[in-house]
Amino acid sequence: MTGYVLGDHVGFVLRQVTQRHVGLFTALMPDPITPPQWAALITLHNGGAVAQAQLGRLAAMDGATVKGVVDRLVARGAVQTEPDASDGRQLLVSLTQSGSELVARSLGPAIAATEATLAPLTPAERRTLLDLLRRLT
Amino acid sequence: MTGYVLGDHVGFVLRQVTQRHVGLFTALMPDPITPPQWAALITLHNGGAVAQAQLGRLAAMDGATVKGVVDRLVARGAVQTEPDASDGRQLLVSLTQSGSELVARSLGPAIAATEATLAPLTPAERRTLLDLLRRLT
DNA sequence: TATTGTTATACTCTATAACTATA
DNA sequence: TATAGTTATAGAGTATAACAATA
Repeated sequence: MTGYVLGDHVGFVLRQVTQRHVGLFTALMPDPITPPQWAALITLHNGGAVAQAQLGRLAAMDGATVKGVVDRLVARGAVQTEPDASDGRQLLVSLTQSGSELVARSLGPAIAATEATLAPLTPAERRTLLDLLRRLT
Repeated sequence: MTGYVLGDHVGFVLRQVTQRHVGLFTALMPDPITPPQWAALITLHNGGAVAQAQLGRLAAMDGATVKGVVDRLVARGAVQTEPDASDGRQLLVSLTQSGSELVARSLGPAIAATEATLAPLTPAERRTLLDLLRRLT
């Protein structure tokens, strides 16, 4: 007996809550979109075309991760890339028409996934949880 | 403008907090052990030999995931497996001597990783956060 | 037969390191 | 030198299907 109880450690509980949330998100979204893919799509929807590395910073993905996510979204026809004429290092990423339509029909379900995840909590508790989590980023 | 702000949605913030926690965990642990591997090791340390599927339930992993984690821990020499003589379907998993030593020297750092992750919060806030998160599992 | 557990396969996300190209 | 992007490698999580053993 070590006294080390998994459920008392934030890392383990974070993983469990993430498992539940991803399950709800997957079930509710109308297209087979993952949470990181959705973060990229909504960032492009709100901010227009951005360089791939900047997209990664805004959506909390490092270079290798955002590359894979963008590649899969390009293969799906949701985003497109083009070199930045004013900076040869940058690759501009933007939504296609199909990607814009995907975002439009996914906004409601994405909000519903957040609501379903937080369903066990009161509105005040949800605000407290978000405030505390944001201080740990 | 959609009004959909990533930082207001629990899934996105959970992903960011998990990123930070895993970074701290990786930096502090003395061996290259991941959080799921640690969950398996501490479960075996506290509970002794258990069937692989039961280990998965206790450490929050499904059958396919726990198989991969156990395989990597066997390759590392930290755990061993043997058929259960009383139930031919089950594969008993247990710590090796080397695995027990690994757990012994990792307990302090694992606690330090939790402490470092929660460092921005007061003790009362930490209890609140854990309570709220546990209600979302 | 129905249930439980294990195995195999495939896809996605994450991170690090090494490398190339451009500013 | 610093930044952007690509590639390779590794581990983890998830889902599905197929298989074996037991009740």
